Amino acid sequence: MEHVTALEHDRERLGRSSTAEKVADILRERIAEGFFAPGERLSEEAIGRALGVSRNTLREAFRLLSHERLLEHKLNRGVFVRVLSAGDVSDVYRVRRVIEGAAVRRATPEGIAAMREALREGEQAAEEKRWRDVGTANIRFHQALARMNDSQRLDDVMRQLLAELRLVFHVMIDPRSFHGPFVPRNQELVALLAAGETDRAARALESYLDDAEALLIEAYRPREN
Amino acid sequence: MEHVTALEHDRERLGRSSTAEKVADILRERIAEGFFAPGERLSEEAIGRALGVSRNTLREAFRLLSHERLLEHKLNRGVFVRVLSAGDVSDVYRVRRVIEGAAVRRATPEGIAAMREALREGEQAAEEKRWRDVGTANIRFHQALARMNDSQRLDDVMRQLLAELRLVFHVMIDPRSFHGPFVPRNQELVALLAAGETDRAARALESYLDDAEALLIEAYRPREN
DNA sequence: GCATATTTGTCCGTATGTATA
DNA sequence: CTATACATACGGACAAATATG
Repeated sequence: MEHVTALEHDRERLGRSSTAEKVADILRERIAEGFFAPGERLSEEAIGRALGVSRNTLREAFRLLSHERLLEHKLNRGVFVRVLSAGDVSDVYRVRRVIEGAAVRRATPEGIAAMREALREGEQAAEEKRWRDVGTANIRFHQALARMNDSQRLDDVMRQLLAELRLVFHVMIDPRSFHGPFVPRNQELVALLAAGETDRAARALESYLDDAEALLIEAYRPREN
Repeated sequence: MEHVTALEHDRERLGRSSTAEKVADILRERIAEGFFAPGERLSEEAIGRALGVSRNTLREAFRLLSHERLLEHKLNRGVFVRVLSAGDVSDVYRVRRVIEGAAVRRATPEGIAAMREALREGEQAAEEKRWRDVGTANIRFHQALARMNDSQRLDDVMRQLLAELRLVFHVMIDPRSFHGPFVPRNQELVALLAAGETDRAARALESYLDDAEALLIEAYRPREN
């Protein structure tokens, strides 16, 4: 547990409201960016000391993140960064088909505008070859799509889903070939929605999700035993 | 905090795996059955003593249930049994339309059989005028419907959603007039699904959800200020 | 508005049980 | 199989926030 000392830069961020939630925020970010790799065990002792919080508080944070499926709690063995199986990936995409598919049929001008905004970010990032940012913009794009369901709870589910997916993105060796091709597909989707071509938009979305899932599953195959 | 002593009967149930999860299970059940009423504050001191667990452990259980939206955590004020607003109820039904609506289009013989099973329970309970059990069977019925999406995550969302709804059922003064009428509607829905009449089944579901939502919102109106 | 009592938030030390080298 | 490391759970402590009179 040597590299945990890098966490100490985050200590200053603890100070506002509930400590456990702050800790959860920090850890969530660190997991998203891959600082903590999937499968890695998070030691109560080491992280608690690095962040300067007690084990009780840290355990509360762990509980929160376990419930978000970012950590996995194994009884008497500790918490580990979640490792998604190929089955998990399929499940995530099944949910996305349901939620995003429903959103397509409830398109609104404001929603489409928000999607355009995220799309623009993605185009910009792609042009500058910031492929990780392309991935982030893509996530925002689909979050904006899902938001047209106009439901707080569906937004929460979607946010959690995409956070799980970020866990998987780290297995993609080449972020360009994974994230890059989705920019034009997002453009197409927005154009169809703006034109009121609901059915064609739904089909374009299906095809997008099928391809993205297939790519991820394919990248998984070598590692799964 | 006098009636908390009744909780002590639950002490013996603590013995298997993680204590915090056991405690959460007990409290979840107690909330579902209305023993703890919406809005009620759950005292760390009293409940911890009643169940014979430490405050730290109890707080972990509270965290779990807060994340399930059954409890609400107010900083420095404690945890309270969640009180759903009319807006929450609408949101829950918006999610149900999305998830159950998608399930209708993926009907399977096994899934329909599971729905029939829950339906039978409901019919039996209705005949014997056990209206609370009619409500429980109705929940199982729709859980079986949602399960046809064949997604663990959607099942989880659905379970949580229905647990939240149980919170609301307690405001219904007359359980018969609320739960009773849904038996024939469930029968109709199953019949349409079995006949492969997907579109008509989807419309029947929509109409069911609209009516159930309207009834709940109506029951809420007098209490909301 | 104030003083007091209560309750939560957080931490620590420790004992016990469980998994792994 | 033993030893070690670690998670689980407890109980006590105190400061800070909140509720009560």
